[in-house]
Amino acid sequence: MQYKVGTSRKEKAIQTKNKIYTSAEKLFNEKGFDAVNVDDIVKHAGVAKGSFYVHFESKDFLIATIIHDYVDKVDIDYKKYLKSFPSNMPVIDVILSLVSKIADVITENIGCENMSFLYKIQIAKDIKTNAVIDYNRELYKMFYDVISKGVNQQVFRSELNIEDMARHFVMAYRGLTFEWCLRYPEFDLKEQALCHFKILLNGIRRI
Amino acid sequence: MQYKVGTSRKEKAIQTKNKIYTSAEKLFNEKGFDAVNVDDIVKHAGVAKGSFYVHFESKDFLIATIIHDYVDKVDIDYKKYLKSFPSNMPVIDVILSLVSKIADVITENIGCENMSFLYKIQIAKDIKTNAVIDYNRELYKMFYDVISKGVNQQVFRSELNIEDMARHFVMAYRGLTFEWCLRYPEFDLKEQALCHFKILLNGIRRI
Amino acid sequence: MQYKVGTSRKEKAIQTKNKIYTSAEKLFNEKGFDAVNVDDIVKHAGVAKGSFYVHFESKDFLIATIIHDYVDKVDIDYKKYLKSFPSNMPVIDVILSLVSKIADVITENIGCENMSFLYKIQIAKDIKTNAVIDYNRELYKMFYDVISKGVNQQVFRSELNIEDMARHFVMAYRGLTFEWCLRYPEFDLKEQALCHFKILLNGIRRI
Amino acid sequence: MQYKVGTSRKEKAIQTKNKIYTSAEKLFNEKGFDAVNVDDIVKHAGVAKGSFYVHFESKDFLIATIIHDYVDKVDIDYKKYLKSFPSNMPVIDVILSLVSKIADVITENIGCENMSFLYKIQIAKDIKTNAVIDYNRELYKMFYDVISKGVNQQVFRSELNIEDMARHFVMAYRGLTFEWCLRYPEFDLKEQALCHFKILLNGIRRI
DNA sequence: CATGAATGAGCCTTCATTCAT
DNA sequence: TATGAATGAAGGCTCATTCAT
Repeated sequence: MQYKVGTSRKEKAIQTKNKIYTSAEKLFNEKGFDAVNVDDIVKHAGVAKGSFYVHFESKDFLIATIIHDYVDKVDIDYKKYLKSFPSNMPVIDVILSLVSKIADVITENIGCENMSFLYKIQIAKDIKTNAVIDYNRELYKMFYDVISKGVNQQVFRSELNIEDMARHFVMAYRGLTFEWCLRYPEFDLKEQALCHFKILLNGIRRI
Repeated sequence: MQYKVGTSRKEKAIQTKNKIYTSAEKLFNEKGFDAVNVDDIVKHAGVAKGSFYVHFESKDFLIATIIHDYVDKVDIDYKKYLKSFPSNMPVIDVILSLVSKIADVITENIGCENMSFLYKIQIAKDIKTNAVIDYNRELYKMFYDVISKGVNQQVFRSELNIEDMARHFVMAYRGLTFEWCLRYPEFDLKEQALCHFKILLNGIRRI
Repeated sequence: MQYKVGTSRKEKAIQTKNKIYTSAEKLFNEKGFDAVNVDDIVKHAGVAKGSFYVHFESKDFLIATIIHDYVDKVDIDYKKYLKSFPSNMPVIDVILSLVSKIADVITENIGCENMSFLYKIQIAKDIKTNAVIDYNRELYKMFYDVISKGVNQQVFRSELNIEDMARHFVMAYRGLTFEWCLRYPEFDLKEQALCHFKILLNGIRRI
Repeated sequence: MQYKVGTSRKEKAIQTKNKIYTSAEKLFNEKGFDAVNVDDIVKHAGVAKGSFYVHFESKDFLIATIIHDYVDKVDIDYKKYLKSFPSNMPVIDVILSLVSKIADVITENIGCENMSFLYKIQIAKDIKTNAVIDYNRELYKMFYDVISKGVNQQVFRSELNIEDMARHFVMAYRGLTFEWCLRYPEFDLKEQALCHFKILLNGIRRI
């Protein structure tokens, strides 16, 4: 009996925390960290100001938490996508499929606002955001694996430095995503990414 | 008593304005718009607070002015570089020379902080910054011209959409520059840019 | 399941109350009333915030309670010491023995922090602390009794106002104790008190 | 012309600062540091809240300033009183005159509230108040000089340690003054002090 | 033009207290 | 009794802007 009662209270507390968190997330994305104050957040969440400080140490701490969660959200395990492809699938097709998949994840799962948010954080170089810089480590690793495979299969030129290549792919994707953020919603990320990577792949292909 | 009667007053006023402007520019770059207040600016400039409002309508107005000037500063007229090359220079070499030149301009003339600043502004989507989005129009135009020439000379594949291609080049360069900002100073922009564009050029070359 | 059925509940409640009380006492002494909040107290006591208000009406009420208890603690019944001396003991010796005893009580039983605390309370003149002013009534009464005896025995001058004299002794002791608080731990209260009272006694002695 | 204008503005600023200072001083004495907020102070001073922070770094800084000034105010140069007496005036009379003078200074110049304030500060042992502990150094020196003279003239017993004696006098006066603060205004400081010191002097007199 | 004191709305944070479980 | 989430008034401090000199 105690258990259920306890759970109920804890659940309500979690709900309150979530209300505050999501309100803050939404407002920060809309207006930026500095333009949103704690009053805005609690008003939007429909709770008292004091409740904010029950659940979060400070506004800065909440910001840091949100940032951290963003990084985790963006840093998807792309390897599982990689493994879902048949092993005999041509490397070029694998990469293009992944490029397509990444575009889907970014456009549908993450969204333009969140990506903008992430770029804002990355470039801000605050104390809070040191951990953010490697947020797309997974992306890098995935590109590394598949390029490596392509080199082994003699699809790509053997003189390439695979690490460099993987990094160039990441950079290229960032350039595309940044543009997408700026030109949203006119810019079609998937289409442009595919086009861009076809050129890149063409550029490293063994002739 | 004044050294140069007539001009002296006006010159002093301009000096004051410049002191405020450059102080603000420096501090904004170092700490961001919100972390710098008018007091910081005037203290750094060594003038009185009131003088700020003699020369600038408001803090926001000064920010808008600075941003506008940044755009002008970054948006260099690359065409003059283009024209400096001999007309019979291979298109590939022209592009690589330009890529190299752009890296020089960015690393030496603009600098990491200023570029970060610009990215920050772009992604911020404030009212003040609407004009910023097209800041590298010139870069785009240059790439357009030279790719166009390459297509005409049948160096590049004819089925390419030149506009798209130029935009892809701009995006690629932004991806590289963003990475440079993040990994400054370890990341060698020129070297990486040349490597990256060799792949891209290889990718669009007629075989 | 409870070790002692029946008493266990009440005892636990008393334990909780005591934990809160002693935690509060400790923290108030260390940091002062205003610098300690209910959260600090319950955290230190290892109980929930709500428990505080189960046992104490309010923070102010707890403070008042603690102060009251302090007064009782400090206001020791010195008469029992007085009675422990042989009736034929010279008055001067009685007083000096008592002065010595008081120093022991203050240094060993009460302590520097508690005395400081008491002075702080006295001088604060809050509503809560009106009862504190007469905290050393017992000290006064003891001095009164023994000086009175000394006058009757013609050890002290007969023209003295005994009430005044007793009050002067109390004041002298307060001056000494205050100094002890300020110069703790270098200042030797007992030694200084004995020295001081020898002078005072010498000053009122019949020649 | 500039000079007068400048002076006028500076004077007004000083006036504002003084208004804030005296208001704070008054309110702090009446209610204590914690019970008075910046709003109270500026309302009493008749200025805007922002003006407070134009003239004082923080509330704590103002408190520290006030404390420091108190110390200076209390630490009167008693030596000039000492010198004003004829050199052949009996030492006992000199001391009693000084005791009387001190009572006048305390009751008339400093006042009960300020003395309470000082005791509060002394016993608080905050970081701010380390400098306060020796506030009555002058008092000590004066007693030292005059007791020394009395010993030389063989008015006081030669076996006395003059330093100790001076400290005892200071402590005695503090005990008296503390009592005066507590029992204000019924307690007659001058009368009681004279009575007290007559005993003390009698106690150290050569017989 | 230059100055800098004055302004007051606005922000982040604290904390004693309540109350449903 | 015990718990701890929720409350909201209050406080210290910031800062863009104004204006008299």
